[in-house]
Amino acid sequence: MENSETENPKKRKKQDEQEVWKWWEEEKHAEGVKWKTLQHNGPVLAPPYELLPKSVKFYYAGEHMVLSPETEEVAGFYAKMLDHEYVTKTIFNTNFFKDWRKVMTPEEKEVIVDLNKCNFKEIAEYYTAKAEEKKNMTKEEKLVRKDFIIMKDGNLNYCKIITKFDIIINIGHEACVPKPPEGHKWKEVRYDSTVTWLACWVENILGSTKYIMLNPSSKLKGEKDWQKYEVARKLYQHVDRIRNGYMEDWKSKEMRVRQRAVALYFIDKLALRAGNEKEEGESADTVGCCSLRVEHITLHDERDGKEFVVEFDFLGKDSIRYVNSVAVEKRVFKNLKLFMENKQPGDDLFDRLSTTVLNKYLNDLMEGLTAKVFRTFNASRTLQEQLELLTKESMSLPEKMLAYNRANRAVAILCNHQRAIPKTFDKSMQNLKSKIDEKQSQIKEFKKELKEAKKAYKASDAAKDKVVLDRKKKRLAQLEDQLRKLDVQATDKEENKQIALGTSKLNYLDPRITVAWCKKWDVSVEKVYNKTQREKFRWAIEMAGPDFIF
DNA sequence: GAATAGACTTAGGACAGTGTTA
DNA sequence: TAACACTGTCCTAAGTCTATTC
Repeated sequence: MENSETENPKKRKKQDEQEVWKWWEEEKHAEGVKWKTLQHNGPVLAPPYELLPKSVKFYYAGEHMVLSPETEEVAGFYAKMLDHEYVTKTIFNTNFFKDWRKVMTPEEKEVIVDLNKCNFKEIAEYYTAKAEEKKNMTKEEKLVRKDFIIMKDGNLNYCKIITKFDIIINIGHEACVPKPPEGHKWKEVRYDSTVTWLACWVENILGSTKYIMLNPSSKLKGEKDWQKYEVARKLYQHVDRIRNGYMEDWKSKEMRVRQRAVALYFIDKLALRAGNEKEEGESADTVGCCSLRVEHITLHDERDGKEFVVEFDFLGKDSIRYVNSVAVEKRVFKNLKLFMENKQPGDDLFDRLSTTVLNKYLNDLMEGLTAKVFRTFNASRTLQEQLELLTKESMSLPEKMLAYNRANRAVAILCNHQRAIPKTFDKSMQNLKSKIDEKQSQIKEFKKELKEAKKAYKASDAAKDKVVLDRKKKRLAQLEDQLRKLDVQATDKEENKQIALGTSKLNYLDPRITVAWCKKWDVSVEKVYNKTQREKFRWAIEMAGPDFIF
Protein backbone atom coordinates (compact mmCIF):
# COMPACT_ATOMS: atom_id res chain seq x y z
CA MET A 1 0.00 0.00 0.00
CA GLU A 2 1.25 3.39 -0.86
CA ASN A 3 1.14 6.60 1.05
CA SER A 4 -2.29 7.96 0.20
CA GLU A 5 -1.53 10.71 -2.30
CA THR A 6 -4.12 9.73 -4.85
CA GLU A 7 -7.47 11.48 -4.93
CA ASN A 8 -10.34 10.32 -2.78
CA PRO A 9 -11.66 7.09 -4.37
CA LYS A 10 -15.23 7.83 -3.30
CA LYS A 11 -15.11 11.15 -5.11
CA ARG A 12 -13.49 9.53 -8.09
CA LYS A 13 -16.28 6.98 -8.32
CA LYS A 14 -18.89 9.67 -8.02
CA GLN A 15 -17.26 11.58 -10.87
CA ASP A 16 -17.18 8.44 -12.98
CA GLU A 17 -20.83 7.89 -12.35
CA GLN A 18 -21.65 11.45 -13.28
CA GLU A 19 -19.75 10.92 -16.51
CA VAL A 20 -21.90 7.88 -17.27
CA TRP A 21 -25.07 9.83 -16.69
CA LYS A 22 -23.81 12.70 -18.79
CA TRP A 23 -23.07 10.33 -21.60
CA TRP A 24 -26.46 8.71 -21.27
CA GLU A 25 -28.26 12.05 -21.23
CA GLU A 26 -26.58 12.93 -24.52
CA GLU A 27 -27.01 9.49 -25.99
CA LYS A 28 -30.73 9.21 -25.39
CA HIS A 29 -31.36 12.40 -27.35
CA ALA A 30 -28.96 11.50 -30.15
CA GLU A 31 -30.37 11.83 -33.61
CA GLY A 32 -31.78 8.75 -35.27
CA VAL A 33 -32.03 6.77 -32.05
CA LYS A 34 -35.38 6.20 -30.41
CA TRP A 35 -35.20 5.58 -26.68
CA LYS A 36 -38.08 4.52 -24.57
CA THR A 37 -38.29 5.52 -20.93
CA LEU A 38 -38.09 2.73 -18.44
CA GLN A 39 -39.23 3.37 -14.93
CA HIS A 40 -37.35 1.55 -12.25
CA ASN A 41 -36.92 2.50 -8.63
CA GLY A 42 -37.10 6.21 -9.26
CA PRO A 43 -36.18 8.22 -12.28
CA VAL A 44 -33.92 5.69 -13.96
CA LEU A 45 -33.92 5.67 -17.72
CA ALA A 46 -32.64 2.91 -19.86
CA PRO A 47 -33.22 1.92 -23.48
CA PRO A 48 -35.38 -1.15 -24.00
CA TYR A 49 -33.41 -4.11 -25.19
CA GLU A 50 -34.80 -4.24 -28.74
CA LEU A 51 -33.92 -0.60 -29.31
CA LEU A 52 -30.30 -0.86 -28.29
CA PRO A 53 -27.95 0.19 -31.07
CA LYS A 54 -25.50 -2.34 -32.47
CA SER A 55 -22.70 -0.88 -30.44
CA VAL A 56 -22.80 1.39 -27.46
CA LYS A 57 -19.86 3.37 -26.27
CA PHE A 58 -19.75 3.18 -22.54
CA TYR A 59 -17.74 5.77 -20.72
CA TYR A 60 -16.35 4.62 -17.44
CA ALA A 61 -13.25 5.31 -15.34
CA GLY A 62 -11.67 7.32 -18.09
CA GLU A 63 -11.85 4.72 -20.81
CA HIS A 64 -14.27 3.57 -23.50
CA MET A 65 -15.88 0.24 -23.26
CA VAL A 66 -17.69 -1.25 -26.20
CA LEU A 67 -20.91 -3.00 -25.40
CA SER A 68 -22.31 -5.23 -28.03
CA PRO A 69 -26.01 -6.10 -27.78
CA GLU A 70 -25.43 -9.74 -28.65
CA THR A 71 -23.45 -10.41 -25.56
CA GLU A 72 -24.04 -10.50 -21.87
CA GLU A 73 -22.68 -6.99 -21.77
CA VAL A 74 -26.06 -5.70 -22.79
CA ALA A 75 -27.26 -7.01 -19.49
CA GLY A 76 -24.31 -5.20 -18.04
CA PHE A 77 -25.55 -1.99 -19.59
CA TYR A 78 -28.91 -2.40 -17.94
CA ALA A 79 -27.19 -3.39 -14.79
CA LYS A 80 -25.27 -0.15 -14.82
CA MET A 81 -28.56 1.64 -14.74
CA LEU A 82 -30.16 -0.68 -12.25
CA ASP A 83 -27.49 -2.43 -10.23
CA HIS A 84 -24.02 -1.04 -9.91
CA GLU A 85 -22.28 -4.17 -8.73
CA TYR A 86 -22.81 -6.10 -11.91
CA VAL A 87 -21.05 -3.52 -13.99
CA THR A 88 -18.20 -3.23 -11.56
CA LYS A 89 -17.71 -6.92 -12.18
CA THR A 90 -17.99 -6.48 -15.92
CA ILE A 91 -15.39 -3.76 -15.83
CA PHE A 92 -13.14 -5.89 -13.69
CA ASN A 93 -13.46 -8.73 -16.19
CA THR A 94 -12.74 -6.39 -19.09
CA ASN A 95 -9.68 -4.95 -17.42
CA PHE A 96 -8.49 -8.36 -16.35
CA PHE A 97 -8.85 -9.75 -19.86
CA LYS A 98 -7.03 -6.78 -21.35
CA ASP A 99 -4.10 -7.27 -18.96
CA TRP A 100 -4.11 -10.99 -19.52
CA ARG A 101 -3.93 -10.52 -23.29
CA LYS A 102 -0.78 -8.46 -22.78
CA VAL A 103 1.10 -11.39 -21.27
CA MET A 104 -0.25 -14.14 -23.55
CA THR A 105 1.99 -16.00 -25.94
CA PRO A 106 1.09 -15.51 -29.64
CA GLU A 107 -0.44 -19.01 -29.69
CA GLU A 108 -2.57 -18.25 -26.65
CA LYS A 109 -3.60 -14.94 -28.15
CA GLU A 110 -4.84 -16.80 -31.18
CA VAL A 111 -6.98 -19.20 -29.17
CA ILE A 112 -8.15 -17.17 -26.18
CA VAL A 113 -10.25 -14.36 -27.57
CA ASP A 114 -13.33 -14.30 -25.39
CA LEU A 115 -13.22 -14.32 -21.59
CA ASN A 116 -16.79 -15.54 -21.39
CA LYS A 117 -15.74 -18.76 -23.10
CA CYS A 118 -12.93 -19.41 -20.59
CA ASN A 119 -13.57 -22.02 -17.94
CA PHE A 120 -11.63 -21.47 -14.72
CA LYS A 121 -13.41 -24.17 -12.74
CA GLU A 122 -10.44 -26.55 -12.66
CA ILE A 123 -8.06 -23.85 -11.45
CA ALA A 124 -10.54 -22.72 -8.80
CA GLU A 125 -10.95 -26.29 -7.60
CA TYR A 126 -7.19 -26.74 -7.48
CA TYR A 127 -6.72 -23.71 -5.23
CA THR A 128 -9.67 -24.64 -3.01
CA ALA A 129 -8.10 -28.06 -2.50
CA LYS A 130 -4.72 -26.42 -1.79
CA ALA A 131 -6.30 -24.17 0.81
CA GLU A 132 -8.03 -27.14 2.42
CA GLU A 133 -4.75 -29.05 2.45
CA LYS A 134 -3.03 -26.16 4.18
CA LYS A 135 -5.80 -25.91 6.74
CA ASN A 136 -5.50 -29.60 7.58
CA MET A 137 -1.74 -29.46 8.18
CA THR A 138 -0.47 -30.54 11.58
CA LYS A 139 1.36 -28.04 13.77
CA GLU A 140 4.72 -29.53 12.76
CA GLU A 141 3.92 -29.42 9.07
CA LYS A 142 2.96 -25.78 9.42
CA LEU A 143 6.27 -25.00 11.14
CA VAL A 144 8.25 -26.82 8.46
CA ARG A 145 6.38 -24.89 5.79
CA LYS A 146 7.06 -21.58 7.52
CA ASP A 147 10.78 -22.38 7.84
CA PHE A 148 10.88 -23.34 4.20
CA ILE A 149 9.33 -20.05 3.11
CA ILE A 150 11.78 -18.05 5.22
CA MET A 151 14.67 -20.05 3.84
CA LYS A 152 13.45 -19.56 0.27
CA ASP A 153 12.49 -15.89 0.39
CA GLY A 154 14.48 -14.71 3.36
CA ASN A 155 12.84 -12.46 5.89
CA LEU A 156 12.37 -9.73 3.33
CA ASN A 157 8.60 -9.78 3.20
CA TYR A 158 7.85 -6.15 3.83
CA CYS A 159 4.77 -4.17 3.14
CA LYS A 160 4.72 -0.42 3.56
CA ILE A 161 1.40 0.15 5.29
CA ILE A 162 1.30 3.71 6.52
CA THR A 163 3.74 6.42 7.44
CA LYS A 164 3.68 8.49 10.59
CA PHE A 165 3.07 11.50 8.35
CA ASP A 166 -0.54 10.32 7.99
CA ILE A 167 -1.37 10.09 11.66
CA ILE A 168 -3.17 12.70 13.71
CA ILE A 169 -2.79 12.33 17.45
CA ASN A 170 -5.19 13.67 20.03
CA ILE A 171 -3.73 14.49 23.45
CA GLY A 172 -4.47 16.51 26.57
CA HIS A 173 -3.63 20.22 26.77
CA GLU A 174 -0.98 19.69 29.41
CA ALA A 175 0.41 16.48 27.95
CA CYS A 176 3.82 16.44 26.25
CA VAL A 177 3.65 15.59 22.58
CA PRO A 178 4.85 12.00 22.17
CA LYS A 179 7.93 11.77 19.97
CA PRO A 180 7.22 10.23 16.54
CA PRO A 181 9.69 7.60 15.31
CA GLU A 182 13.00 8.86 13.94
CA GLY A 183 12.60 10.63 10.60
CA HIS A 184 8.86 11.01 10.91
CA LYS A 185 6.44 13.58 12.17
CA TRP A 186 2.76 13.58 13.11
CA LYS A 187 0.38 14.89 10.50
CA GLU A 188 -1.24 16.96 13.22
CA VAL A 189 -1.33 17.20 17.00
CA ARG A 190 -4.82 17.92 18.22
CA TYR A 191 -6.09 18.86 21.67
CA ASP A 192 -9.75 17.90 21.42
CA SER A 193 -11.33 16.79 24.68
CA THR A 194 -14.80 16.45 23.14
CA VAL A 195 -13.86 13.20 21.39
CA THR A 196 -12.46 9.96 22.77
CA TRP A 197 -10.03 8.84 20.06
CA LEU A 198 -6.30 8.96 20.67
CA ALA A 199 -5.10 8.75 17.08
CA CYS A 200 -6.66 8.62 13.64
CA TRP A 201 -5.70 8.35 9.99
CA VAL A 202 -7.43 8.13 6.63
CA GLU A 203 -7.61 4.66 5.15
CA ASN A 204 -6.68 4.46 1.49
CA ILE A 205 -9.37 2.19 0.03
CA LEU A 206 -12.55 4.17 0.65
CA GLY A 207 -10.99 7.21 2.23
CA SER A 208 -12.71 6.62 5.56
CA THR A 209 -11.18 7.58 8.88
CA LYS A 210 -9.82 4.95 11.23
CA TYR A 211 -9.45 5.51 14.96
CA ILE A 212 -7.45 4.25 17.89
CA MET A 213 -9.71 4.23 20.92
CA LEU A 214 -9.58 3.04 24.51
CA ASN A 215 -10.25 -0.52 25.56
CA PRO A 216 -13.79 -1.50 26.68
CA SER A 217 -12.44 -2.02 30.21
CA SER A 218 -11.43 1.65 30.46
CA LYS A 219 -13.28 4.02 32.75
CA LEU A 220 -14.33 6.15 29.81
CA LYS A 221 -15.94 3.30 27.86
CA GLY A 222 -17.45 1.88 31.04
CA GLU A 223 -19.18 5.16 31.78
CA LYS A 224 -20.51 5.34 28.23
CA ASP A 225 -21.82 1.82 28.52
CA TRP A 226 -23.53 2.63 31.78
CA GLN A 227 -25.12 5.73 30.21
CA LYS A 228 -26.37 3.64 27.31
CA TYR A 229 -28.20 1.26 29.66
CA GLU A 230 -29.55 4.12 31.73
CA VAL A 231 -31.18 5.61 28.61
CA ALA A 232 -32.66 2.20 27.81
CA ARG A 233 -33.94 1.88 31.39
CA LYS A 234 -35.51 5.30 31.14
CA LEU A 235 -37.46 4.11 28.11
CA TYR A 236 -39.40 1.78 30.40
CA GLN A 237 -41.10 4.80 31.98
CA HIS A 238 -42.15 6.14 28.57
CA VAL A 239 -42.75 3.03 26.55
CA ASP A 240 -46.47 2.65 27.25
CA ARG A 241 -47.11 6.22 26.16
CA ILE A 242 -44.96 5.72 23.05
CA ARG A 243 -46.72 2.48 22.17
CA ASN A 244 -50.15 4.04 22.58
CA GLY A 245 -48.91 6.90 20.43
CA TYR A 246 -47.82 4.81 17.50
CA MET A 247 -50.96 2.68 17.65
CA GLU A 248 -52.98 5.87 17.42
CA ASP A 249 -50.82 6.99 14.48
CA TRP A 250 -51.72 3.87 12.49
CA LYS A 251 -55.00 5.68 11.85
CA SER A 252 -53.43 9.02 10.88
CA LYS A 253 -54.55 10.86 7.78
CA GLU A 254 -50.95 11.48 6.85
CA MET A 255 -49.11 8.69 5.08
CA ARG A 256 -45.84 9.95 6.53
CA VAL A 257 -47.14 9.48 10.07
CA ARG A 258 -48.62 6.05 9.36
CA GLN A 259 -45.34 4.84 7.89
CA ARG A 260 -43.41 6.16 10.86
CA ALA A 261 -45.83 4.44 13.23
CA VAL A 262 -45.64 1.05 11.50
CA ALA A 263 -41.84 1.21 11.23
CA LEU A 264 -41.57 2.06 14.91
CA TYR A 265 -43.87 -0.83 15.72
CA PHE A 266 -41.49 -3.20 13.90
CA ILE A 267 -38.46 -1.69 15.62
CA ASP A 268 -40.15 -2.13 18.99
CA LYS A 269 -41.76 -5.52 18.47
CA LEU A 270 -39.09 -7.22 16.40
CA ALA A 271 -35.98 -5.36 17.56
CA LEU A 272 -35.09 -4.46 13.97
CA ARG A 273 -32.19 -2.08 13.31
CA ALA A 274 -32.96 1.45 12.14
CA GLY A 275 -31.79 0.81 8.57
CA ASN A 276 -29.92 3.82 7.23
CA GLU A 277 -29.75 4.52 3.53
CA LYS A 278 -26.65 3.03 1.94
CA GLU A 279 -24.77 4.06 -1.12
CA GLU A 280 -25.98 1.81 -3.89
CA GLY A 281 -23.30 -0.42 -5.30
CA GLU A 282 -20.77 0.65 -2.67
CA SER A 283 -21.47 -2.30 -0.45
CA ALA A 284 -23.66 -5.37 -0.04
CA ASP A 285 -27.40 -4.92 -0.53
CA THR A 286 -28.47 -5.11 3.10
CA VAL A 287 -31.37 -3.35 4.80
CA GLY A 288 -32.85 -2.46 8.16
CA CYS A 289 -36.33 -1.30 9.10
CA CYS A 290 -36.51 2.09 7.35
CA SER A 291 -34.80 0.78 4.21
CA LEU A 292 -37.02 -2.30 3.80
CA ARG A 293 -38.28 -2.78 0.27
CA VAL A 294 -41.56 -4.24 -0.95
CA GLU A 295 -39.76 -7.44 -2.00
CA HIS A 296 -38.65 -8.06 1.60
CA ILE A 297 -42.11 -8.76 3.00
CA THR A 298 -45.00 -11.01 2.01
CA LEU A 299 -48.46 -10.53 3.42
CA HIS A 300 -50.68 -13.49 4.29
CA ASP A 301 -54.30 -12.89 5.27
CA GLU A 302 -54.08 -16.18 7.06
CA ARG A 303 -51.23 -18.57 7.76
CA ASP A 304 -50.89 -21.57 10.08
CA GLY A 305 -54.14 -20.68 11.79
CA LYS A 306 -53.09 -17.09 12.42
CA GLU A 307 -54.56 -13.98 10.86
CA PHE A 308 -52.64 -11.06 9.35
CA VAL A 309 -49.23 -12.62 9.06
CA VAL A 310 -46.24 -10.67 7.74
CA GLU A 311 -43.40 -12.75 6.41
CA PHE A 312 -40.01 -11.03 6.49
CA ASP A 313 -37.08 -12.19 4.41
CA PHE A 314 -34.14 -9.84 3.97
CA LEU A 315 -30.40 -9.52 4.50
CA GLY A 316 -29.45 -7.45 7.54
CA LYS A 317 -26.14 -6.23 8.85
CA ASP A 318 -23.19 -8.38 7.71
CA SER A 319 -25.58 -10.00 5.19
CA ILE A 320 -27.15 -12.11 7.91
CA ARG A 321 -30.52 -13.32 6.67
CA TYR A 322 -33.58 -12.36 8.68
CA VAL A 323 -36.49 -14.73 8.19
CA ASN A 324 -39.51 -14.36 10.41
CA SER A 325 -43.27 -14.71 10.15
CA VAL A 326 -45.21 -12.56 12.56
CA ALA A 327 -48.89 -12.10 13.22
CA VAL A 328 -49.57 -8.37 13.43
CA GLU A 329 -52.51 -6.15 14.32
CA LYS A 330 -55.14 -5.73 11.62
CA ARG A 331 -54.37 -2.04 11.24
CA VAL A 332 -50.68 -2.72 10.67
CA PHE A 333 -51.57 -5.31 8.08
CA LYS A 334 -53.93 -2.96 6.28
CA ASN A 335 -51.38 -0.17 6.36
CA LEU A 336 -48.73 -2.43 4.87
CA LYS A 337 -51.09 -3.29 2.03
CA LEU A 338 -51.57 0.41 1.48
CA PHE A 339 -47.83 1.14 1.52
CA MET A 340 -47.28 -1.58 -1.07
CA GLU A 341 -49.98 -0.38 -3.47
CA ASN A 342 -48.73 0.49 -6.97
CA LYS A 343 -45.16 -0.28 -6.06
CA GLN A 344 -42.56 -2.50 -7.68
CA PRO A 345 -40.73 -5.14 -5.64
CA GLY A 346 -37.62 -2.95 -5.60
CA ASP A 347 -39.41 0.11 -4.22
CA ASP A 348 -39.03 1.35 -0.66
CA LEU A 349 -41.76 0.09 1.66
CA PHE A 350 -41.53 3.23 3.79
CA ASP A 351 -40.97 5.80 1.05
CA ARG A 352 -41.93 8.73 3.29
CA LEU A 353 -39.54 7.81 6.09
CA SER A 354 -35.83 8.03 6.87
CA THR A 355 -33.82 7.19 9.97
CA THR A 356 -33.06 10.88 10.51
CA VAL A 357 -36.78 11.71 10.53
CA LEU A 358 -37.57 8.81 12.82
CA ASN A 359 -34.82 9.63 15.29
CA LYS A 360 -35.78 13.28 15.42
CA TYR A 361 -39.32 12.23 16.26
CA LEU A 362 -38.08 9.78 18.91
CA ASN A 363 -35.90 12.40 20.53
CA ASP A 364 -38.95 14.62 20.90
CA LEU A 365 -40.74 11.79 22.70
CA MET A 366 -37.87 11.20 25.11
CA GLU A 367 -34.50 12.86 25.40
CA GLY A 368 -31.74 10.62 24.08
CA LEU A 369 -34.17 8.18 22.47
CA THR A 370 -33.11 6.74 19.10
CA ALA A 371 -34.14 3.62 17.18
CA LYS A 372 -31.32 1.53 18.58
CA VAL A 373 -32.36 2.20 22.17
CA PHE A 374 -35.40 -0.03 21.54
CA ARG A 375 -33.07 -2.90 20.70
CA THR A 376 -31.12 -2.43 23.92
CA PHE A 377 -34.32 -1.97 25.90
CA ASN A 378 -36.12 -5.01 24.53
CA ALA A 379 -33.01 -7.19 24.75
CA SER A 380 -32.41 -6.34 28.40
CA ARG A 381 -36.07 -6.64 29.33
CA THR A 382 -36.22 -10.06 27.65
CA LEU A 383 -33.19 -11.27 29.61
CA GLN A 384 -34.67 -10.11 32.89
CA GLU A 385 -38.06 -11.67 32.19
CA GLN A 386 -36.63 -14.95 30.97
CA LEU A 387 -34.29 -15.26 33.95
CA GLU A 388 -37.21 -14.70 36.27
CA LEU A 389 -39.25 -17.30 34.43
CA LEU A 390 -36.60 -19.99 34.00
CA THR A 391 -34.67 -19.98 37.29
CA LYS A 392 -35.93 -22.09 40.21
CA GLU A 393 -34.56 -22.43 43.71
CA SER A 394 -34.33 -26.23 43.45
CA MET A 395 -32.03 -26.14 40.43
CA SER A 396 -28.47 -27.46 40.43
CA LEU A 397 -25.69 -25.19 39.20
CA PRO A 398 -25.62 -26.70 35.68
CA GLU A 399 -29.38 -26.32 35.48
CA LYS A 400 -29.15 -22.69 36.54
CA MET A 401 -26.50 -22.14 33.90
CA LEU A 402 -28.75 -23.73 31.30
CA ALA A 403 -31.49 -21.34 32.41
CA TYR A 404 -29.12 -18.40 32.00
CA ASN A 405 -27.97 -19.54 28.57
CA ARG A 406 -31.58 -20.04 27.53
CA ALA A 407 -32.47 -16.51 28.60
CA ASN A 408 -29.40 -15.21 26.74
CA ARG A 409 -30.44 -17.30 23.75
CA ALA A 410 -33.94 -15.80 23.71
CA VAL A 411 -32.29 -12.40 23.31
CA ALA A 412 -29.91 -13.61 20.61
CA ILE A 413 -32.89 -15.00 18.67
CA LEU A 414 -34.78 -11.73 19.08
CA CYS A 415 -31.79 -9.77 17.79
CA ASN A 416 -31.05 -12.36 15.08
CA HIS A 417 -27.47 -12.95 16.21
CA GLN A 418 -26.30 -15.92 14.19
CA ARG A 419 -23.08 -17.79 13.71
CA ALA A 420 -21.82 -20.35 11.24
CA ILE A 421 -22.45 -23.89 12.49
CA PRO A 422 -19.06 -25.10 13.80
CA LYS A 423 -17.43 -27.49 11.34
CA THR A 424 -16.98 -30.14 13.98
CA PHE A 425 -20.49 -29.77 15.37
CA ASP A 426 -21.95 -33.07 14.16
CA LYS A 427 -18.93 -35.02 15.26
CA SER A 428 -18.74 -33.53 18.72
CA MET A 429 -22.49 -33.91 19.15
CA GLN A 430 -22.13 -37.55 18.22
CA ASN A 431 -19.37 -37.94 20.82
CA LEU A 432 -21.55 -36.38 23.47
CA LYS A 433 -24.49 -38.62 22.56
CA SER A 434 -22.38 -41.77 22.83
CA LYS A 435 -21.17 -40.60 26.24
CA ILE A 436 -24.78 -40.26 27.31
CA ASP A 437 -25.61 -43.76 26.01
CA GLU A 438 -22.64 -45.16 27.87
CA LYS A 439 -23.65 -43.44 31.07
CA GLN A 440 -27.21 -44.72 30.73
CA SER A 441 -26.15 -48.32 30.35
CA GLN A 442 -23.74 -47.88 33.25
CA ILE A 443 -26.64 -46.72 35.41
CA LYS A 444 -28.83 -49.59 34.26
CA GLU A 445 -26.10 -52.05 35.18
CA PHE A 446 -25.56 -50.36 38.52
CA LYS A 447 -29.23 -50.48 39.41
CA LYS A 448 -29.09 -54.25 39.06
CA GLU A 449 -26.10 -54.36 41.39
CA LEU A 450 -27.93 -52.17 43.86
CA LYS A 451 -30.91 -54.50 43.83
CA GLU A 452 -28.61 -57.41 44.59
CA ALA A 453 -26.98 -55.48 47.42
CA LYS A 454 -30.37 -54.66 48.90
CA LYS A 455 -31.37 -58.30 48.75
CA ALA A 456 -28.11 -59.34 50.43
CA TYR A 457 -28.51 -56.85 53.24
CA LYS A 458 -32.13 -57.80 53.79
CA ALA A 459 -31.15 -61.43 54.06
CA SER A 460 -28.10 -60.99 56.30
CA ASP A 461 -28.82 -57.75 58.19
CA ALA A 462 -25.03 -57.60 58.53
CA ALA A 463 -23.19 -54.29 59.05
CA LYS A 464 -20.75 -54.96 56.23
CA ASP A 465 -23.61 -55.49 53.78
CA LYS A 466 -25.10 -52.18 54.95
CA VAL A 467 -21.80 -50.43 54.16
CA VAL A 468 -21.75 -51.98 50.69
CA LEU A 469 -25.37 -50.95 50.08
CA ASP A 470 -24.77 -47.34 51.16
CA ARG A 471 -21.68 -47.10 49.00
CA LYS A 472 -23.63 -48.35 46.01
CA LYS A 473 -26.48 -45.91 46.66
CA LYS A 474 -24.02 -43.04 46.78
CA ARG A 475 -22.35 -44.15 43.57
CA LEU A 476 -25.69 -44.41 41.78
CA ALA A 477 -26.59 -40.87 42.81
CA GLN A 478 -23.22 -39.74 41.45
CA LEU A 479 -23.83 -41.47 38.13
CA GLU A 480 -27.29 -40.02 37.81
CA ASP A 481 -25.95 -36.57 38.50
CA GLN A 482 -23.32 -37.03 35.79
CA LEU A 483 -26.03 -38.12 33.37
CA ARG A 484 -28.10 -35.04 34.13
CA LYS A 485 -25.07 -32.84 33.49
CA LEU A 486 -24.45 -34.52 30.14
CA ASP A 487 -28.11 -34.17 29.16
CA VAL A 488 -28.05 -30.48 30.01
CA GLN A 489 -24.83 -30.07 28.04
CA ALA A 490 -26.33 -31.77 24.98
CA THR A 491 -29.50 -29.67 25.12
CA ASP A 492 -27.50 -26.48 25.44
CA LYS A 493 -25.24 -27.46 22.59
CA GLU A 494 -28.06 -28.37 20.25
CA GLU A 495 -30.03 -25.22 20.98
CA ASN A 496 -26.93 -23.11 20.48
CA LYS A 497 -25.94 -24.65 17.17
CA GLN A 498 -26.48 -21.59 15.03
CA ILE A 499 -26.90 -18.87 17.65
CA ALA A 500 -24.19 -16.43 18.74
CA LEU A 501 -24.61 -15.46 22.38
CA GLY A 502 -21.58 -13.19 22.63
CA THR A 503 -22.92 -10.21 20.71
CA SER A 504 -25.95 -9.67 22.90
CA LYS A 505 -23.99 -10.38 26.07
CA LEU A 506 -21.41 -7.78 25.16
CA ASN A 507 -23.57 -5.10 23.60
CA TYR A 508 -27.25 -5.37 24.51
CA LEU A 509 -27.70 -6.88 27.94
CA ASP A 510 -27.40 -4.57 30.91
CA PRO A 511 -24.69 -6.42 32.89
CA ARG A 512 -26.37 -5.44 36.14
CA ILE A 513 -29.20 -7.86 35.35
CA THR A 514 -26.68 -10.68 35.11
CA VAL A 515 -24.79 -9.59 38.23
CA ALA A 516 -28.04 -9.35 40.19
CA TRP A 517 -29.07 -12.81 39.01
CA CYS A 518 -25.69 -14.24 40.08
CA LYS A 519 -26.00 -12.68 43.51
CA LYS A 520 -29.61 -13.72 43.95
CA TRP A 521 -29.09 -17.36 42.97
CA ASP A 522 -25.64 -17.75 44.45
CA VAL A 523 -23.85 -18.31 41.15
CA SER A 524 -20.34 -16.90 40.90
CA VAL A 525 -19.95 -14.14 38.31
CA GLU A 526 -16.99 -16.10 36.88
CA LYS A 527 -19.50 -18.67 35.63
CA VAL A 528 -21.15 -16.17 33.26
CA TYR A 529 -18.40 -13.65 32.50
CA ASN A 530 -14.84 -14.51 31.55
CA LYS A 531 -11.89 -12.33 32.59
CA THR A 532 -12.23 -9.78 29.78
CA GLN A 533 -15.97 -9.52 30.27
CA ARG A 534 -15.50 -9.02 34.01
CA GLU A 535 -13.08 -6.19 33.25
CA LYS A 536 -15.49 -4.61 30.80
CA PHE A 537 -18.40 -4.91 33.24
CA ARG A 538 -16.46 -4.02 36.39
CA TRP A 539 -18.74 -1.02 36.90
CA ALA A 540 -21.79 -3.25 36.97
CA ILE A 541 -20.25 -5.89 39.21
CA GLU A 542 -19.45 -3.18 41.76
CA MET A 543 -22.80 -1.45 41.36
CA ALA A 544 -25.55 -4.07 41.24
CA GLY A 545 -26.98 -5.89 44.22
CA PRO A 546 -29.29 -8.95 44.09
CA ASP A 547 -32.36 -6.71 43.91
CA PHE A 548 -31.37 -4.69 40.88
CA ILE A 549 -34.22 -4.29 38.43
CA PHE A 550 -33.66 -3.04 34.92
C1' DG B 1 -33.62 19.05 2.74
C1' DA B 2 -30.13 16.07 1.05
C1' DA B 3 -25.51 14.66 1.15
C1' DT B 4 -21.47 13.98 3.60
C1' DA B 5 -18.13 13.71 7.39
C1' DG B 6 -17.00 12.27 11.76
C1' DA B 7 -17.29 9.54 15.84
C1' DC B 8 -18.77 5.99 17.84
C1' DT B 9 -21.09 1.01 18.60
C1' DT B 10 -22.09 -3.49 16.95
C1' DA B 11 -20.86 -7.68 14.38
C1' DG B 12 -19.13 -12.38 13.04
C1' DG B 13 -15.01 -14.79 11.59
C1' DA B 14 -10.14 -16.25 12.20
C1' DC B 15 -7.01 -18.35 14.85
C1' DA B 16 -3.79 -18.95 18.77
C1' DG B 17 -3.81 -20.69 23.14
C1' DT B 18 -5.89 -23.57 26.57
C1' DG B 19 -8.46 -27.38 28.34
C1' DT B 20 -10.09 -32.13 27.96
C1' DT B 21 -9.96 -36.78 26.81
C1' DA B 22 -8.41 -41.28 25.44
C1' DT C 1 1.18 -37.20 25.53
C1' DA C 2 -1.06 -36.51 21.35
C1' DA C 3 -5.28 -35.39 19.30
C1' DC C 4 -9.06 -32.95 19.42
C1' DA C 5 -12.49 -29.47 21.03
C1' DC C 6 -13.41 -25.22 22.85
C1' DT C 7 -12.62 -20.45 24.38
C1' DG C 8 -10.82 -15.98 24.41
C1' DT C 9 -8.90 -12.42 21.92
C1' DC C 10 -8.11 -9.90 18.03
C1' DC C 11 -9.50 -7.83 13.86
C1' DT C 12 -11.85 -4.60 11.33
C1' DA C 13 -16.06 -4.21 8.47
C1' DA C 14 -20.56 -2.70 8.85
C1' DG C 15 -23.68 -0.51 11.17
C1' DT C 16 -25.99 3.91 13.95
C1' DC C 17 -26.46 8.59 14.77
C1' DT C 18 -25.27 13.62 14.94
C1' DA C 19 -23.25 17.75 13.17
C1' DT C 20 -21.90 20.20 9.29
C1' DT C 21 -21.92 21.62 4.56
C1' DC C 22 -23.95 22.44 0.17
